[in-house]
Amino acid sequence: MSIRVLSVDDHALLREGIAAIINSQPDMELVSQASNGNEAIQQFREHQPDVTLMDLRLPDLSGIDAMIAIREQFPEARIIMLTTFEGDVEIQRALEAGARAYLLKTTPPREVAEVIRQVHAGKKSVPPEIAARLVEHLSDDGLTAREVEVLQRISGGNRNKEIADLLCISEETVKVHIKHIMDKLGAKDRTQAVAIGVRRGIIHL
Amino acid sequence: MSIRVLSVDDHALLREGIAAIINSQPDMELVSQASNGNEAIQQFREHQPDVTLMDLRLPDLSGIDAMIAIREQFPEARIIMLTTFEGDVEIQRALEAGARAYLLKTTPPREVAEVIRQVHAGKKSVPPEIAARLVEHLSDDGLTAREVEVLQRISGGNRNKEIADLLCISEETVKVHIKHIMDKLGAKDRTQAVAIGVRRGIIHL
DNA sequence: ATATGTATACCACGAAAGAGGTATCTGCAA
DNA sequence: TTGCAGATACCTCTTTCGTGGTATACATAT
Repeated sequence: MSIRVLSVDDHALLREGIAAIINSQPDMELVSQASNGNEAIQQFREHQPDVTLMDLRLPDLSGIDAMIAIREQFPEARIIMLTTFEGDVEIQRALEAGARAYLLKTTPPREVAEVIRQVHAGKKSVPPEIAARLVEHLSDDGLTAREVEVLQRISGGNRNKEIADLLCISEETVKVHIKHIMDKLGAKDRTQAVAIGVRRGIIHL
Repeated sequence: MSIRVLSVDDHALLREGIAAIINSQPDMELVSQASNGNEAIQQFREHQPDVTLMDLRLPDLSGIDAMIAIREQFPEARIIMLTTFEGDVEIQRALEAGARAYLLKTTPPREVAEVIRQVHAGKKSVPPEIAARLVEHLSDDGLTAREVEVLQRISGGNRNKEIADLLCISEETVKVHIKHIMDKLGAKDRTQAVAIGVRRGIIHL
């Protein structure tokens, strides 16, 4: 009985590469592919693969959201995140949301196949460079939802008064949020806070 | 006589996909691969392929710099930039530096093969969505080297006085540069200038 | 020879931003 | 129920930012 794999990525060429790898493994079979999140959810439901390779960045919804949607209906779903290097916050969210492994697109094909086997066998796998990136900020406490919202507005060039009006709060409260944001991220000013937020995957431009 | 292709990308899985495509075309042959810029230069010199597929983001030097290095020795080199969606400034730099085509990694395999044939035949090719992104800022005049330098410092959270000291100029001059940066990018403040600069590929975090 | 673009510098002014403190009102967890 | 974290609000004060104008020096292109 071979391992049934679903591949989700908007890069057609990369799916082609995965297909080549999977089909060259005698113990694996590629049952379907998807190029966006909603298609992924649909294909999963239809084929119920043993292992799913999922990109983090998809055109419609994020790979994490697609994974969450799938795992609501199929809590046993074994999903591997396969992406380029992302911010630690995204990695952490993916693992917290139940990803069984985190693979980089630079990973050699042999290793990819090996991790698929491990995940299929119930193991988890996170490469050392990813783990290292995670522990860097392990003790940090993350931004609150409100703080992320404010940071997003800052990146759009909004001044404090504008943010206050948009969120229907006082400008003083906005200042408090920004102070907390800068403290938590270790930023010297609002601009660096945005830069760090983007690098760490807390906000997107 | 088949078209001899070199593939340059740090994503092993993507190279695998390209290899599958190329080798399934009767009129093409993959002569070599590279996973970084310096390797690309070396492999090009060794094999002198008809067409090169080059990623924009590589671990060592940028795909554009690798292309420039190659075209210094081989001005006839036909190089296709194959990347995810990037900022218009990077696209423009690539085309100005002599790229014959610009392909997205989402492009269907058939089209990739077709563009390789076109480029081999001496044609140029830029997909409409890329062209559209380019014309958006065609009339803008770009930032000067000095302005980019200042913008980079701003993204690092440096205040004007610090930037002045770093560049050994007066704080007033820094202010003038920042004013020009904001005007050119259409930014409301320094923070949005950084956000736009990153989105458009003018600076990197 | 004369524009044009780039980088440089200084001044003055008002508008934001950032630091500090204190305080209230939630909801949730121990 | 007591405590804690999060969101809210108001105050003061200093620093930085952003805008305006003017000007010089240098290189290049016309």
